[in-house]
Amino acid sequence: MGITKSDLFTEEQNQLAAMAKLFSHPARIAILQEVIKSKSCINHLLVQELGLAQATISQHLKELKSAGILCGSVEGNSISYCINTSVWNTLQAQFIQFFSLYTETNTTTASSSCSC
Amino acid sequence: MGITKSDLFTEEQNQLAAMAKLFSHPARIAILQEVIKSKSCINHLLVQELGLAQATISQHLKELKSAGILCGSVEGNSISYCINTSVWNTLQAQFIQFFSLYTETNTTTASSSCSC
DNA sequence: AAACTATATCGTAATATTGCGATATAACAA
DNA sequence: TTGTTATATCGCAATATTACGATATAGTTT
Repeated sequence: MGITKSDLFTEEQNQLAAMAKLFSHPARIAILQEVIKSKSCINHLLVQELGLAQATISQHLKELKSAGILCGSVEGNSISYCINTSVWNTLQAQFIQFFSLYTETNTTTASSSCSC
Repeated sequence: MGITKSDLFTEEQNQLAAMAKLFSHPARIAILQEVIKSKSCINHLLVQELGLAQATISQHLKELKSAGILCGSVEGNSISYCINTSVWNTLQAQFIQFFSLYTETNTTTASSSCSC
């Protein structure tokens, strides 16, 4: 049973997990970094950069697109991808909020210290 | 071929992806939130809370433990888990750094605006 | 039109993940 | 000791992910 039991968890937990899954493959990290660095990011250039097959890159791009973090505009016969700023900022905010869960309780109450 | 080609990517990219994978399942998110909330987090209480089988919870705990983010100390015949502060802070810093990649280029050069 | 370039999608194979019953181990309680 | 409680691990089944060749589609070039 490789199926995640999403109904057991809150909407917030499922969403954060889904976002994290976007970043859970080094190719997608690399693609995002490349888009950020080179402004316009093109599939066939990524194929050269990353060393994965064109179909594989296209598949990773599709996941990032369908999550809304990337969007592409036609540029001649190629497609230029860029970051969707508002989605990016939302993701960032939600990760920061999650991490702050522990930082806060740690600094204010110092309750969670462990001996390991 | 369900195998990730780690050798194509940098150590940094592989590490960030591995960390994100930790957060890519709602049960692991829920476990971490529960550990933070209740200070001492115990397997059989999680079983009641989350509704997953004991073996499944144990498996998720193992992944979080082997990544170093959780550590457990024996407490009678049960085990109390807690967050490893330094690992948590490291993860937080690396995610923040990754997100800042785009925030910075966006605010300083406004180069990556897209029309979609 | 014909050749070329670029991207997306289909189909498939290999591997990974998720989930749980069954069982082993260890600590506690009677 | 015997029974109870708690956790870890083994083994397996179901599903998901990763990767890529082949092919379809669309724009550019000659």
